[in-house]
Amino acid sequence: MQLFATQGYNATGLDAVLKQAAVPKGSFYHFFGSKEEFGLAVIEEFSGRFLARLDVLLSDPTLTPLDRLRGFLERGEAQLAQHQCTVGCLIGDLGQELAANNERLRARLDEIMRSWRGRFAACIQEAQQAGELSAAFDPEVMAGFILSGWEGAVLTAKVMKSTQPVRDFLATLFATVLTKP
Amino acid sequence: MQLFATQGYNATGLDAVLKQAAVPKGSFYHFFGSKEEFGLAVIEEFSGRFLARLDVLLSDPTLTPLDRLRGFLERGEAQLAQHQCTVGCLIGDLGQELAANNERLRARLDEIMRSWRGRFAACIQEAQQAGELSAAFDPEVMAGFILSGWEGAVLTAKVMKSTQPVRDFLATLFATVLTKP
DNA sequence: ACCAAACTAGACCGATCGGTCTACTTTGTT
DNA sequence: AACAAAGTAGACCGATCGGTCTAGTTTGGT
Repeated sequence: MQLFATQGYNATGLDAVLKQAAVPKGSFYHFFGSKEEFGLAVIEEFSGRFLARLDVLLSDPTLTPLDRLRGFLERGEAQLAQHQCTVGCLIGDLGQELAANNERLRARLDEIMRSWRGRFAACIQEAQQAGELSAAFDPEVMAGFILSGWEGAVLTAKVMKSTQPVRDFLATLFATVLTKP
Repeated sequence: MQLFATQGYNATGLDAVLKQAAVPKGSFYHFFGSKEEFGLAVIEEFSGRFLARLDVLLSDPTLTPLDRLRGFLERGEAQLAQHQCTVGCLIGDLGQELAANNERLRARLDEIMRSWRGRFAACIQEAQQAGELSAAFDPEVMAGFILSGWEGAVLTAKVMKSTQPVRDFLATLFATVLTKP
């Protein structure tokens, strides 16, 4: 997971994975049919953990829906800073790299991103019902907007080696889009 | 440029480039010192063309500043659709893939993204001066927000194989952030 | 104690990677 | 016409890629 997240899929050789995990090749191919299948398993593992944490944070009853969203995104910013902007979002990274080359992985990444968007949308709808947000916008569209913006901000932060893009994204988002009606 | 944009840098072997260009290896290495140097030249070529077009579109005197920005982004959406969402933004793609692996290319991509952000910022400032936009926001921050959002929307569109993320991004952007004061 | 299944271990494979090398052809200058 | 420089052509190089194969070891059931 770490190697894929930092170097990407193609740039990470199996030998590097095996060395880091201290696992011989025979064992690897006993459990995984191919690098692609292993990649899928890594994605699955990451996605599972991530979605679980997302569900916890977005359903925290001590916060308003909008503050849950803000808290989640700010945690992401902190993590990015913690890794000196070298590690962004594994799903976005692999998506960018593999969307055109590997249909199987692309399809799975697509599903995962849609599930995230769905969670965002639910939280936005709650915010609308709580009167925190104008009900004029389609929650699903708004959720897609936030997801895209987030992925792009993380990408830009990696390129610029600075959390500034993420900070600017969050500041602008909550000052303009996610503002009380 | 086409191969890098569709397959990425690492997944594109030199042999593929040489075959497509019908150029023997000897000629290639007569003009380019390495694949990295070639990659830099490709980036340079793309960046030059792109920035030229950006300058034309963002200084069109027949449109208001905001409409120039909208026109530019909508042209991008049309191009994405034209390629069935297989080709996004070369700079963003390479940035995502190489930011952690190749400092030289990363640094150049960083510069290019900053130059784009600068162009956006100038246009936004014009819009503010023309009264099209609230002057309450820092143009540079707002420009970073748009650039991040755009890159993310294109990334998501590639993964989802649909222009919907880009359409949702633009709709939300011009309905909430880039709205008249 | 025995044995089959599960698993470990890494040498090895052909393909492909980026890059080098030498021999040859074309071009521009005088 | 002569010649040096520029450019062409692709065989070839070691390294590394993902993946295979065989031989050995550990494990769990009986």
